[in-house]
Amino acid sequence: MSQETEQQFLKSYSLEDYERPSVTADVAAFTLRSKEGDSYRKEPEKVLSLLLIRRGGHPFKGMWALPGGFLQKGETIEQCAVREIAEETGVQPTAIMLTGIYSATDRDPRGWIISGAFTSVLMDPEITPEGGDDAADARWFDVSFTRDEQDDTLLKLCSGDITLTARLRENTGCGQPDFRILEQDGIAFDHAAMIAAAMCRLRQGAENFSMIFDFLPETFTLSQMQQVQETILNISVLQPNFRRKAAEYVVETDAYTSGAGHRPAKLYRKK
Amino acid sequence: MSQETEQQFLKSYSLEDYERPSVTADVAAFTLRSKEGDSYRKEPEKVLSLLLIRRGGHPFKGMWALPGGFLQKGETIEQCAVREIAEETGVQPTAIMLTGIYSATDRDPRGWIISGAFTSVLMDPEITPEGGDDAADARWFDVSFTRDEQDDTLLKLCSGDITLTARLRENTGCGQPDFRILEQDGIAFDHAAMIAAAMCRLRQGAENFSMIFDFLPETFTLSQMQQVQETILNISVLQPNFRRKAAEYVVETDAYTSGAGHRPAKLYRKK
DNA sequence: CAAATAGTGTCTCTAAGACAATATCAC
DNA sequence: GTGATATTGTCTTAGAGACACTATTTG
Repeated sequence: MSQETEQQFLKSYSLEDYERPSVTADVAAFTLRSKEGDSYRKEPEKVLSLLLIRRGGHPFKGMWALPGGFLQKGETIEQCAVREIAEETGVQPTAIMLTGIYSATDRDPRGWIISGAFTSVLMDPEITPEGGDDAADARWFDVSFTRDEQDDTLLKLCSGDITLTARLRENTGCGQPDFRILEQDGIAFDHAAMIAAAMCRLRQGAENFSMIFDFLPETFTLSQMQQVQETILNISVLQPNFRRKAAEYVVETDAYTSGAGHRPAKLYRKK
Repeated sequence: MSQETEQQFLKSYSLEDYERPSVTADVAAFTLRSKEGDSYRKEPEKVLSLLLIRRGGHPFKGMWALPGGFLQKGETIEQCAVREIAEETGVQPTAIMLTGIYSATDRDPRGWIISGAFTSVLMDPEITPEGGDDAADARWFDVSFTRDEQDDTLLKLCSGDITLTARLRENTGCGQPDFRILEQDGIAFDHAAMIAAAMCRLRQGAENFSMIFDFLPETFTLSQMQQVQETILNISVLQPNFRRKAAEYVVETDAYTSGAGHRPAKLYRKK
């Protein structure tokens, strides 16, 4: 054995001897959508939205789930996540990042299935619902993500007349967001926990400016940038203070906006 | 089909139809070790150390790898990671957190194997090397983790006369640390990238005080706490300033140290 | 007393929050 | 001019870094 060459070893080696799990990638895909403008030349407000798909088959038939699917041979799990989003929306995400692995043994009644959960960002996507077996309907849900008096986390997802809710408790671990579902309504599998963790990551990325630009076009105004941060973090900051902080992350171009009914704004680019 | 019950569906459903990857958990386990004291009543300096195992079998025979192993049916991937560390050291880690999924299709010559990479912390562990087939030797390596002039990342691991090195480039992505190996010497698989990402997580956790306590006993002095942060971040801070910042994360007990050849220190507990 | 660590007070500098004031466009 | 957003400047406050100084133990 000790004299065996690597060639010989690999030839005799078989992974088939061990039982293996199925692996999926589930993606929380966020985008910002404009509310209808109330006044005639006001910049429309934005809402943070999450893509969910209504399950057409068992299990959790009729409930709403994150887009996702099985890892295929020859692709990385990131490629799998991007592929699933592209299949569903026709758009490539501008960002994709891992948020966790979900591997509880009872998480899927179909069997031993572990899932890599991702957070991703889409720019202006048109939803193209698939007519397939397991995806009956795809919709954007407005996201509300808050804490209650007991410091539990409340997740509320709204799309027209549909409202999905979950109450979760954050695992006080060492860093990474990690949630346990206390109660939920209308959300499939353990996806409510994935969504909560994704929201934490997204807010973290918006706070330190690392994910702000994924929501913006190539060039943008500082006001647009501020609106992105305010919408994701659900806060409002004073404009001069925002500019001061944002300055170190951008470089100015020599272009300006025009035709907006007010003073033109300088356009900036990510540094 | 649409009238099928969930029971019927699950009975007819088979995951066997799809090819599945093997899944492993690889763990970067850190601890702080004392250097031998130079003076007679000085507190010994500490070094950050990482557990590596010399591979006894192919592939990467004779090179050093993170402890890890295959996910078994009936356990979560976190349990798998804890089990692998416990098997190797006989100690339960005081912290364990996911740092990434490595799923490049060519990352393991044995076949389709994806790996969850974890960062963990051990308190005062005795290494108990396994006499098994694929683990010839287990050792603690002192960690050096720096940047060079081109802003590339240099990883150096030392244990006695053995020195392992790697040069990596950080992927300028959206948040999560992610490294590409430029060159390496003596480190198996893609584990150098896992170690680099783990170091980033560890430093992040030491900076915001979320992982400091995993390196400390139940009660501790502020100086011990400061030493942990300084060692992990490889910085030195002024003591009064450290105390001010640390104060909000601890509560004092009514106990004091004694017999140390200098003024006793108040013992604190994690808040 | 010497050596070593524990702990307090304070000065300065910088970053963040609040807010006043001015600028420029479309209509 | 009016309504809207863009942009600059400044006052105040909170926190971080630097540093001088005092306190308490063992040998």
